Amino acid sequence: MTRRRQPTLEEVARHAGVGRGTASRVVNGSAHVSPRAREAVERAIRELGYVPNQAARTLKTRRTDTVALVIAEEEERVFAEPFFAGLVRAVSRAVEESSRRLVLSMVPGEEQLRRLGQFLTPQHVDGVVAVSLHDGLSLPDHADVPVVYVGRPADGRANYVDVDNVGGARQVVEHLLARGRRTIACITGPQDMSSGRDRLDGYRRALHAAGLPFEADLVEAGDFSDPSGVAAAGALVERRPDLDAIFAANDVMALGALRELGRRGIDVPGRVALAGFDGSAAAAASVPVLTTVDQPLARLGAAAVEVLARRIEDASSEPESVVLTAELKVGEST
Amino acid sequence: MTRRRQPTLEEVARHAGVGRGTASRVVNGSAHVSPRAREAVERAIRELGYVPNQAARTLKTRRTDTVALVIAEEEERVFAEPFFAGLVRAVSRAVEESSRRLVLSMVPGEEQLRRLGQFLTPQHVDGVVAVSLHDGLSLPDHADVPVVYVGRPADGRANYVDVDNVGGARQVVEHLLARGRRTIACITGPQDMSSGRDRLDGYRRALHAAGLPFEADLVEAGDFSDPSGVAAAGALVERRPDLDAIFAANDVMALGALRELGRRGIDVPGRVALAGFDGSAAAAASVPVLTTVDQPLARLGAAAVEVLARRIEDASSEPESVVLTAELKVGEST
DNA sequence: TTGTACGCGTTATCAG
DNA sequence: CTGATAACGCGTACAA
Repeated sequence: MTRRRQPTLEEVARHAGVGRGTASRVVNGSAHVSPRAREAVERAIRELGYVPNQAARTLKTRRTDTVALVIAEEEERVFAEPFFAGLVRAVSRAVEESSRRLVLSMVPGEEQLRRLGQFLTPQHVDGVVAVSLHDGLSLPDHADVPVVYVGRPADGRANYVDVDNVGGARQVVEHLLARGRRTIACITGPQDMSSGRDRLDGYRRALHAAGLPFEADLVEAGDFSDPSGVAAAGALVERRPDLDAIFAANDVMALGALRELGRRGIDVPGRVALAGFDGSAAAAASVPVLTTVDQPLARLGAAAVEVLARRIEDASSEPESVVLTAELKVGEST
Repeated sequence: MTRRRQPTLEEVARHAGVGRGTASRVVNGSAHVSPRAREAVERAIRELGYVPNQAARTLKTRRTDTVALVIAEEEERVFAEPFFAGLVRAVSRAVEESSRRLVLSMVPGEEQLRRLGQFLTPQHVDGVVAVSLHDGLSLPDHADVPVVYVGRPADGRANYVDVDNVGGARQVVEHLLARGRRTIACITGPQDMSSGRDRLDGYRRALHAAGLPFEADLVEAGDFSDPSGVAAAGALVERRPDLDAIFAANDVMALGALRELGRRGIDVPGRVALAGFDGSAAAAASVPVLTTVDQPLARLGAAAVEVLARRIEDASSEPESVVLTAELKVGEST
């Protein structure tokens, strides 16, 4: 641990025989600098091992080159659902590519979210990507930094990226219908999240388009968690032993349902076909009996960061949104 | 989004009718300030909504009030193992309590670790907590910031916190022995991590103390992952159908083994008793057939941050280590 | 006990 | 194209 102080831009400039201004221009890639000077500075940088002081830079420019990824769920859950792992990875990569730093924070409740608000200021971050905000929760509005939501927020007036939940759910259910299934149950997501509502909506529309009635007792509420999938599947098969398919609003619940069906000795997909939504858990567990939507998390994360970057530049408050189309991904023999 | 500039300390001072120096002293809790002035400043702070500028503060004090938690595993794995979730939560809480910020980074390989090294400087962080470093990997030594490892690193000359892996494993195995098990297999952890080696060592010692031979074909290598637990369990029961217990070096593998045993119709714990180590996965999945060590992640995380805080203050390079004793946690009817 | 002045390392402005 | 120079907001000796 040699306590050697890091070299300053001043020292680099002296070492290269130029003024500090020129050195700065080189570091920041300004065009107006002679090749000769540029090279001298670059060599000095290499030789001295110079690295810009972030604090000084932030103080001057009022930019932090940092974006926050806020996940409004408790840690336990974040770690339990593959969706979040994929999203973290995607956003992380995208942020890195825009040569910014990422800070990740998971906030279980309103209280913690408010405390985090202290940190979501221009002083600490240039922008934030927020995910999984239930209707009630929302980021402090006077936060003063651009926010991009992953998943359409309740009031559509905000920057957000999302997949086409309605269309995706509809496709999945239509696929089940095309396979001859007629009594299709639905395990919904939380109804205080647009993704939960929209997927239920897609289910409903598929039935309607096929001229089938919407039967309330074929619908069971879930909350995207594994246990809720287990419970819902159990309730459904007991209430409606005649069902021949289940559409779960996400893969985690679908996997829970799969286990529960197995426990009850119900043949999947022989007797009951199973469908999830996001494709994440199914892929991880390599379960070939699931029909899902291929949710391109990488693209979703990239889109979020892209929109955010634009907002950071522009600061025009015209909300912008990107909705990715959902592509069906058919499991084996469903 | 009212683009209102944040108030400066100067403004606070003026608003309170005092000098900037006094205002600063109040903010930093200096003792030498009159109650009268203190209150005036405090009110000004409240009224103006002042919050200290971190960049300026860092520039001046050369302290960032930030610590990094570096997990040397790929994201997918971090999210898959409950151990990490618990650790993140614990460290996160502890760091918060020391009123610092936490940045979390997961690095899959050597390359990324080296790139991260650019960030692990006094300029960005005051210290780092590192976890799951395989023997080969290590943080850049010229990093110049104090590091505390979670889990004893290969060369013991470093700050670290750990649980008593040898003793814990030994206790678990001895418990199996006390229950009358005699042919106890072991699924090891990675042998390039001290936790993996030590737990195998504990297994060996328990056998030795009981006068039982160490049989090589009762040992199967794992890497702490679920699939490796599945594979190892399968290999073991095929090679040694006579085994009556399996000790897995962590819970994730134990759960994998449990599933595999179930798949093969082997009665657990009737015919084969099962034991894990860290208690995390067992608790999460509420599997009562596992005997494990109760690894107090909260305490481990707290200890890590505590040691780190001390190192940040002191900077004396006398390495410090904390080893928590392992407490047996007996599963139901094993 | 309090206020003043300086410097932390950068970037941006402005003459040259 | 280049080199001084003024902020950026704060902590802290130092003087009062």
